[in-house]
Amino acid sequence: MYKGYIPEDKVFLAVDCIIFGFDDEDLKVLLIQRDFEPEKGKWSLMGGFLKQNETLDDAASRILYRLTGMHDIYMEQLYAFSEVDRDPVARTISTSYYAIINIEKHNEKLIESHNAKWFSLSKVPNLIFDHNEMLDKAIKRLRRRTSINPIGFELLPEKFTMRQLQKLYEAILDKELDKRNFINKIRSMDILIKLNEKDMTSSTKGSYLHMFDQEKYNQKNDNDFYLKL
Amino acid sequence: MYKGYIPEDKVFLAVDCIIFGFDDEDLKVLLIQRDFEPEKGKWSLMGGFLKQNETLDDAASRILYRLTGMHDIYMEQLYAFSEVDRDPVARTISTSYYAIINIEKHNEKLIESHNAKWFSLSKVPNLIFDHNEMLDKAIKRLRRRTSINPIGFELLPEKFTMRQLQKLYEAILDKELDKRNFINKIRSMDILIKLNEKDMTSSTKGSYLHMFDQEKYNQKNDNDFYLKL
DNA sequence: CAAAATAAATGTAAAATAAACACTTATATA
DNA sequence: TATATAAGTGTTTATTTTACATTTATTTTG
Repeated sequence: MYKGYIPEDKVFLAVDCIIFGFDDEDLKVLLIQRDFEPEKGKWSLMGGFLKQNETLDDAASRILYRLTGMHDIYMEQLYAFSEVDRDPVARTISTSYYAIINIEKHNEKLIESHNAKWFSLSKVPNLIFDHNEMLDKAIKRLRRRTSINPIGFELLPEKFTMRQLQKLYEAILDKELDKRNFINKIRSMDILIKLNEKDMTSSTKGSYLHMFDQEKYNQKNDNDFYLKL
Repeated sequence: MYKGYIPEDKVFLAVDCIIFGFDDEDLKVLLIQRDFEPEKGKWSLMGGFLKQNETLDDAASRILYRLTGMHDIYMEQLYAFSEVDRDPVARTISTSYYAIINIEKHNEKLIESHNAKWFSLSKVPNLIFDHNEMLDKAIKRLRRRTSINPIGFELLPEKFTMRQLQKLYEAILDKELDKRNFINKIRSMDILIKLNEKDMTSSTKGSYLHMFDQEKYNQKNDNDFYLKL
């Protein structure tokens, strides 16, 4: 893609995806290493261009699918970035979306073939263009969203322990939470199913596994229920 | 603008502005009556197309200025609307912005020349395209924003009474507030200057006028201070 | 096989915040 | 001078949030 080939008055429409996952007590983001110019070799968010007959939502889902092989993922439009020189090659407006996915479920091969890698939030390198800004905005939004709607469950395996859930919230909100207060609050939401099954990997005693009760959640969500953490 | 003249693969980039004002105990929105096709005669938000060398923020400010004659107004990007058929004439993606302005300060002539009119939120007509959806989203965002940062002051005259301020918040949040609790809360924020001057139009006793203390507000805002109403 | 080590599970009291509530005051007008 | 109108002001109660420590189940180790 060279400057000479681009009509002067063309504005390109891109979509960039901030893909969050949770693993190993850490909130992570999926980045790709560019194998094309400009900025070849540098890390960036996964992105692409809008097609003629798709919405921005469609484009975001398509891009996410291309990288992870995953469908039906929670995504949310974040912000349209439009600084005139944000992309040095051509005028490009990028609408960013963030997604939260279960890190265990994605397609490893696809990720490898895109030179993609998960980065802990504290270890994110300098990204191309305004992608660091996009990421910052996404983190802020995710935090706010998580303390209102409990979307965080998307980031966990189907069955999880209370400790895992707490670690997830601590990672998202970037602060330590009191174990008892956390459990009481979660219990009061009444959207978890406690299973008669224990995870024995974390301790000798073992800890009960829980599932997210999608049905109860939907019921409550209709009535604007929300959580404050 | 006729379909025949538009290249098939062209995507237009528009910006639409939801302009809020406050008057007469009512939260209002400024709408224009279209004097061109399609949907001539119907009401819509004020909008325009992005220019080659401006950001979306620039475009939103320019559009607001064209209609109201006002500069340096609080504006916030809302959402990019991208349904493929949202505009029947041509594929157009519109990024919406909302603005809040002091209804006394705008330029009446400009507004008249655009066939524009202020509508109370409860009396907004059917708008073209997806503009009602844009407005709904803007109201929700304004409510959330107002209960976090006290941006509402932009909607009042420079000097205002506590009653006016309360009415404004009641209009934005669409619920009645207790007079004493409201005043205590506002006082505790410590961002108002009480003047030695009374407004005598509202009662025989008269009520003290207040001003917003921009300096104190800025100081507090730096430290993530916020308000919950 | 007893002791130690590890993480899980659980409830209550104190503090902070939010909500409910009613009377007095100043002034213009009747 | 009596009345009507909106302004101004604090306290009590209810709710929510925060702080905090001990017991339990099981495996590992000595």
